[in-house]
Amino acid sequence: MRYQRQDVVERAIDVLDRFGLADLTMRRLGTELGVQPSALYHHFVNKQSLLAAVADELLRRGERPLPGGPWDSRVAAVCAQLRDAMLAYRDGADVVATVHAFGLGATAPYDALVAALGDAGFPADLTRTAARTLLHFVFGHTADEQTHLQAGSDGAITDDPRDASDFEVGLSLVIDGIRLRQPTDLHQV
Amino acid sequence: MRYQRQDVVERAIDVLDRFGLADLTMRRLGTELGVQPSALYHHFVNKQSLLAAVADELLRRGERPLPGGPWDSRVAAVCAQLRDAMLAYRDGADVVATVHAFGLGATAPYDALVAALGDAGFPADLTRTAARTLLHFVFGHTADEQTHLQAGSDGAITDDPRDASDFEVGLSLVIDGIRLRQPTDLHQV
DNA sequence: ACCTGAACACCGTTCAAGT
DNA sequence: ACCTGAACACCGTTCAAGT
Repeated sequence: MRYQRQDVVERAIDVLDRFGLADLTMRRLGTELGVQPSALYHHFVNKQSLLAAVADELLRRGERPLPGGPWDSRVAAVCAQLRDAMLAYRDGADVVATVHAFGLGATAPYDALVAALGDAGFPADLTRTAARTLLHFVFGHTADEQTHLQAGSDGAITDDPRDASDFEVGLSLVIDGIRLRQPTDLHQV
Repeated sequence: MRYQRQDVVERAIDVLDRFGLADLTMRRLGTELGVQPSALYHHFVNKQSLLAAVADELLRRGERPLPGGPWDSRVAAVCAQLRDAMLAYRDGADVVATVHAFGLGATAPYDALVAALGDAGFPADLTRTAARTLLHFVFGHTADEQTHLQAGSDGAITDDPRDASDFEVGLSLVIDGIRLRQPTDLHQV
C-alpha cells in the first residue's frame, strides 16, 4: 500500500480518536498503516508537523457557517465552533492547544476572532489581546471539559460532573469584559 | 550520597531551570544526583508525582503577602503572584499548568482565587467558574509569555516581542466581566 | 530508609538502499 | 514518490537484591 500525506493525516486522526494522544506515536501510526515508522518521515519532517496537520484537519472538519449580527454574538459563535471542533475527537483540545502554543498551525481560530472583533472597531492591540484572552479561555476550558467527559467514559470515578453551561458563563465573563472597553457600543449592560 | 524527597525536588527544579522540562527526565535527574534512575522511585511513585511536587514547590517559593482592599485588586494580586511564580523558572508555566490539568497538585492558586472572589459575595457556582476562567487566562497567557521570553534568550529570532502590559489588559478584561455580574458593587464602570 | 543493577517495553529520528 | 531495514540515542518503570 502507498499513501500520500493526507492519507496519513486521516489515519492519525483515527488513531487519536480511538486510542488517545499518548498512543499516537510514529511507530504506532506506522503499524496501523502497515508501514515502517521511518516511512512517515517521507511525508512529515517530524512528529510536530504531523500533529500540526492533525490539528488543522480537526479544525477544518469543525467548520460551519458563522452567523451575521452583532460582533459579540459572532465572537461567541467562533468560540463555540472551536470548542465543538475540539470536543469532537478524543484529546482534541490537547492537540489543538499544543500545536497552537508551538506556533506550527491551528491559527484559524485566532484569525477568525480577530476578524469578528474587528467589526467592533477596537484599537488593533486591544483586538489582539482580546483574541488571545478568549483563546486561552476556550483552550483551557475545553481541555478541562474534555478531561472530565473522557474520565466518565473510562472506568474512573466521576465525582465532579462539570456543568455544560459553565462554558457559556465563562465565555460571557470574558466577552462582557471586552464589551466594557467599547462604551459607544454599550446599550445597557 | 543519600537523599530525601525534598532534596530530589530541589535538584529537579535546578535541572528544570537549567535545561528545561524536556530534559527533566528521571534518568537525567538520577545522573545529576549521582544515583540510579530507579532510586527516584523510592521517593516518588512515578514521574507525574515528582512533577506535582516540583509545581507545588515553585508556587510555594513565589508566595508573598497579599494586599487587603477591594476584592478585584486582591484577585489581580493572586493572578500576578501566580504569573510571577511561574515566570521565575524555565518552563514554569508549562509545569504548573500541566500538573493542575492532571489534578495532582498546584491547587493553591485556585483556592486563593476562590477565597478572594468569595469576599465579593458572588453565588458559589459563579465564583468557581470565575476562578477557573481566570486560571485559564493566567496559565495560557503566561505560557505564551514565557515561550516568547525564552525564545529571546535562545539563539532564535524574536520577531514578536510580547508587550508586558498585555497581561494587565487581558486580566482586566476578565475581571471587568466578573465585576459586571455583581451590579451592587458597580460604582462607575 | 535508601540505593544498585539489570531488565522490559517502549520512544523519535536518521540514513543508505531499494522500487 | 514512497518505502525498507537497521541502527542510534534515548525514555519510564519494575523488581529482586544489597546496605
